[in-house]
Amino acid sequence: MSMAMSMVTRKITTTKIDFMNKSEVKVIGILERVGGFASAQELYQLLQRNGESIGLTTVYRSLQSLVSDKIVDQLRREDGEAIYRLCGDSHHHHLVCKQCGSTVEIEGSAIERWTKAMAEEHGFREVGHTAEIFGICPKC
Amino acid sequence: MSMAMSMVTRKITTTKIDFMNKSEVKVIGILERVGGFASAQELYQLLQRNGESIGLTTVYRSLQSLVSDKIVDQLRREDGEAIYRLCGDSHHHHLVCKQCGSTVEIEGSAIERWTKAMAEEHGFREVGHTAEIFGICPKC
DNA sequence: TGCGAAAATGAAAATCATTTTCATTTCTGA
DNA sequence: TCAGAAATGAAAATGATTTTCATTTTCGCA
Repeated sequence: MSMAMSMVTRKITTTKIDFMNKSEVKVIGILERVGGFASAQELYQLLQRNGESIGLTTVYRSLQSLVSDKIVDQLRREDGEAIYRLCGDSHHHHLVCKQCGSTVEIEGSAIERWTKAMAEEHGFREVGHTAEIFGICPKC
Repeated sequence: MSMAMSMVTRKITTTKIDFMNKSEVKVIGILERVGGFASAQELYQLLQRNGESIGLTTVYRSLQSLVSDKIVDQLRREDGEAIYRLCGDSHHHHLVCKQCGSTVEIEGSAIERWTKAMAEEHGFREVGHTAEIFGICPKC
């Protein structure tokens, strides 16, 4: 399966594509190939090896844009480097292994309720939240 | 209560103290005052303001050492900066206004339980978590 | 008590991911 | 076709963290 093909697939299954430029499409393409988390630097290297013409700056910019459009998830490795992956559409949280970096998507309805309760108690509006759990997975 | 006093308290209530040098004791002292998470840079500033003579390099080294001795917890802010706190501190979370930046400390026992439950369900050990709520405060 | 090895210290330089700047190129719509 | 807007990327800047290395302090022991 070519990357071009997967891009076409995405094109007809999302509406977001209309707001994406070439670079963002390239980044999505490589993220699809990777099929998990990768850092900006890694994605840049992979794109280079694939013969894509794209600068590191543009990779960073595209990722930022995709993250703020909720198309890509961003979290942090233990060394602080940001890692990215295509996100599923449902809102979820992550259980991340500090050792090997493997992640499990977890359910967070308790968090949603906590957020609402706390926001209400303090009169906050338009609330969102972040929540991640870090630990050491069974394998490690 | 002076910091010196709290250090003495710690001295007689832990065994780890025997393996600590002066700098590590200073760092622990300031972490006790902070009572929650702080970055290395922040801790360094606080120590300076307290008139302690300690270099930034040493703050980093002490923190590394304390982390590897399991005396201090390390996690990452969303921007990738490392933050530290004394292990076993009961910690709190923040309700942050997107507009004016004001923050309210909130209780998070629901989160603690959620963390434990999720970790257990997936067999994770040594878990920590981050959780913040963002919204617009009553004033804004 | 004094000596020498080992540990601790911190200033400065190095590292490395990420962001900013800015000049150039590409796109777009009238 | 043309002007303004958006995109691009090389190079410089930034900022946290680590490394280097020369100096100081601590500590065991003769």
